[in-house]
Amino acid sequence: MDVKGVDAGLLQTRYRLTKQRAAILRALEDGSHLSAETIHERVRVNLPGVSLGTIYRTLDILRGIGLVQMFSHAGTAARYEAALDKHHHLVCEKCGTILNVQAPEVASIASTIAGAYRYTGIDTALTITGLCPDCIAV
Amino acid sequence: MDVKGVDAGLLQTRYRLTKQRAAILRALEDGSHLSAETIHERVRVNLPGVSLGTIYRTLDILRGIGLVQMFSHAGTAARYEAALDKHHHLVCEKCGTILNVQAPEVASIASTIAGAYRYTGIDTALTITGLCPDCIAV
DNA sequence: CTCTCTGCAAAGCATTTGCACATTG
DNA sequence: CAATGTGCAAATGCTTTGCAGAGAG
Repeated sequence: MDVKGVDAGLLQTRYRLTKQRAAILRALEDGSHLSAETIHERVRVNLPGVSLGTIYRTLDILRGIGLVQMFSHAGTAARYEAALDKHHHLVCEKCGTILNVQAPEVASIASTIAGAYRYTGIDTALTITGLCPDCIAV
Repeated sequence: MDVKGVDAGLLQTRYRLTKQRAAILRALEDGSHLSAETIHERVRVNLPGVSLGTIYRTLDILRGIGLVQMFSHAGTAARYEAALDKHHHLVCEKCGTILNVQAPEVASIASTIAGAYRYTGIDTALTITGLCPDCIAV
């Protein structure tokens, strides 16, 4: 039941490492941006009885611990992904594809702005939306 | 029924300028970031019969025309604001206050990234979340 | 053996929609 | 007057929650 060391994070907390939680972490291992629904489907392949409620509850906990990041844009269902590195999102508004992109400069711009307003403990999310090459063609 | 020329936008389309639509535009005039619910309350002060369904339908249309911008972060209800200038958002995750902030550099960073992936017609949304000075104090 | 998790099903919001009537241009 | 817009209320998604039994440590 090894989830590439990710569950080490769980073990260091008061939370138990159940097979449901391990499966959810494993479903996110490939770095994709999944909806709760999709995670549910993936998890059920190996663990048929899991309920959607458990998916949501678990994602919430994992988010609290910092193992999972959540994001959503303009009225779409929330997407969840493993919190691997800092990155931003490039979203195709037609087909919904989400790419991770790096933009290290943004963090310092954001922290300058936040500082000017004396906001602390900040987090930065840049979402670029547009049409991907495949969707332009259509 | 003048909405500072904003409704000129409506008139140039196939859409009618009804009193409900004018009132909704007027509710957004002060530049705040309102939820559909709040807009509903504001509009009902002068136009008691308006339904929430109409608020949503209208906001959708106004967004399509480009008069209104929508944004939301992490599982909160969508916020709507008049599309005046390009700006980004600084959100207090405790009290929910939303400030508009300028970050002109971000647009060019975003367009460089989008270009590298051959995405076109892009739009950029930077959301900085953290604790505002008032909420740190508590 | 205790405390935490889970499944289930119901509840809760935010948002959308079908329909018959009202209004705009 | 024709076409679009509106109120109402029901329907839809996504997400959360209460509870009683199952499972982890």
